[in-house]
Amino acid sequence: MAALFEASIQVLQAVGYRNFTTTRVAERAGVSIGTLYQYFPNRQALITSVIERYLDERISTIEQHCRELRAKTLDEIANGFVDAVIAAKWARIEVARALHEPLADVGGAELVRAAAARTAGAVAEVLHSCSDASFREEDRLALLIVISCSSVLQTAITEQSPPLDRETLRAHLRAMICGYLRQMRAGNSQGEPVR
Amino acid sequence: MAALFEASIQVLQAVGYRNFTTTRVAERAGVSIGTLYQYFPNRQALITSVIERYLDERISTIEQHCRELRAKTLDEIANGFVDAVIAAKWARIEVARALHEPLADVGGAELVRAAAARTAGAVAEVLHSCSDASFREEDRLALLIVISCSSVLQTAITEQSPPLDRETLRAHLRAMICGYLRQMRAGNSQGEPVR
DNA sequence: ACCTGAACACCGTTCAAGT
DNA sequence: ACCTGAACACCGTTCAAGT
Repeated sequence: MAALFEASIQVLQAVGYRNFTTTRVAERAGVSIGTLYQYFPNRQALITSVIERYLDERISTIEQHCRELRAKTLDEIANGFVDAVIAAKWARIEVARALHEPLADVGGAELVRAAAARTAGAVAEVLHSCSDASFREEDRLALLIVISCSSVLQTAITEQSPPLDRETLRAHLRAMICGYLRQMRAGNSQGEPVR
Repeated sequence: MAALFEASIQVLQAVGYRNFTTTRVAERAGVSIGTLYQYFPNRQALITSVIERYLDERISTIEQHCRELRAKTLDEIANGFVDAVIAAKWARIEVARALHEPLADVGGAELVRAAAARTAGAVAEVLHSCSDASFREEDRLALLIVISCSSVLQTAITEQSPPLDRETLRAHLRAMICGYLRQMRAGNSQGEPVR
């Protein structure tokens, strides 16, 4: 029921995860507590569904942006991917912040793994199409890039650090991913992943 | 009381944060529930203290390793710092995994910020002493490096992804930090943080 | 079929009573 | 001074009874 999803996010933003109770969600959604339990087997399933919906939306927009990076240069791909991740995160930044706490509680590791794997698929494809460089172990490389960008942003966002504003993060992530890809491109003798 | 710290970690590892109850901790520590509340004002303060102790220990060993990197080259510093973070994390990896869930719940953002800031201080000093490169905005650069390494490792560890074992992470983080520093060193026209 | 809400089990926290 | 544990308020979840 869409009303329960809406109510969940509202309750989460209003009182935080520590006070996120099924009673409050049901009340906010205008249904009885019994009705909530007809749609979700327990509190955890409810919050998991909310997170899944949010992640799916976010990844979809990143995938779209990735398609536009096909056959571009190393620098364009690195910068373009960083921009895509930042845009997707900031599009609903308040929700991203609110969902951080429950994510670790709920079976978050599994959700994050699935989200990272899916995004990495899109990135691996783009890396393969790169016009001015080629890479070994594109899948693993893509996964590390995805995890790096998303976990750094998540940490920076929840820390609320004023010195790390959006444009600072963009500039540094661009340099980081760009520098990383240059180190890892085939033919570079520096920083081989295995010796 | 040391027994309560010990008991907390044991309970956390045995039943997870979802079932981490003050009753269980008191029972495991061999004291009554009332006694627990003489030492800690509430459940949150207890778990926060446990996390603070762990973080302090971990950061101290990283700071030690950093001291040995003074006046070394860019590559040595990048590799040495990555190795130090990985060693510190793996020294008590089961505890690191167990503390991930409560960290997000408790005032984790603040703890993480403080830990990152302290570690970044040590890194900034080492960057300043680098023998073959100099950097602008060392403090900010150091903070980004610290956040990147620790958040990537935390994510990789809690995801339990088999493809991302310790040595893979080491090789990739080395390439990432090394590539990042090269992009950001003074005199490099590529990837300027501000245009 | 779908909804309701009293009832149950359990947890965080307190505080009057013990030593 | 320090410890105890029954008692209270509150939350997740169930299910017999309603519509």
